[in-house]
Amino acid sequence: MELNAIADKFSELGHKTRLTIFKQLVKAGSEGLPVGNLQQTLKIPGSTLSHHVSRLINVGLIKQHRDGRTLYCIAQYDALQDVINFLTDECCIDASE
Amino acid sequence: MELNAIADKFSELGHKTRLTIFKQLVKAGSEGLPVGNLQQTLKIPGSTLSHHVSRLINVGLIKQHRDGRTLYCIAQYDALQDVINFLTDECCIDASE
DNA sequence: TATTCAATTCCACAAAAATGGAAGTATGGT
DNA sequence: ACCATACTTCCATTTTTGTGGAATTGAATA
Repeated sequence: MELNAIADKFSELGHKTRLTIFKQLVKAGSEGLPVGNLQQTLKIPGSTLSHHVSRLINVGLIKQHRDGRTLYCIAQYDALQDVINFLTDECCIDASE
Repeated sequence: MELNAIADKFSELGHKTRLTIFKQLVKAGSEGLPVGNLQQTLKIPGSTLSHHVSRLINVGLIKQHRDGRTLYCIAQYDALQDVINFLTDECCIDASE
């Protein structure tokens, strides 16, 4: 994965609110969580939350799908794995060196 | 490690120039690299580079030590490990769930 | 079809980050 | 003491983020 794409993911995870959102979504599993549910725990205005969510979507860390009136947010594990892989593979020195 | 401290690290890694710096320093190993050496490969003004380096220092991702006129930057592996641990432990769901 | 619910987009403003020239600091050499 | 080297800090400016009220969209229900 390209350096810019990784940097963008780090950048979006580098905000307390967004990191909290992402952490919760990862814990929630493949079902994801409704935006409203996130709002209840975070206690921030809807528009602010929506901005943060859309940023996470932009870099591919989460996705949304609608079920009736409810929009579910789902963590994208492959994107998370890309970040982990970057840190362990490209960034870390291996023990033999 | 506290969420804020992790978010700060992500935030600083979330910039192309800083991520490049950090990646190079990790590859360089415990010897580290002089600031001037980073500047040669990055080709950016010294003041700009210095700002980026000091931000990485602020969040504990790198350290500096002087040898004569030369300031060496050294990646802090424990800080890197904190980030990796966060992603794998706190953030990732485990297979049993 | 009017209303409510769930969430987003529009808009505007405040705060923080990024950038780099110029001046300053620390160290070593002559 | 003076000059060069290796960086940093100061200062100012531009750009990007963050924030949230108000208006809007999409979908269900009376």
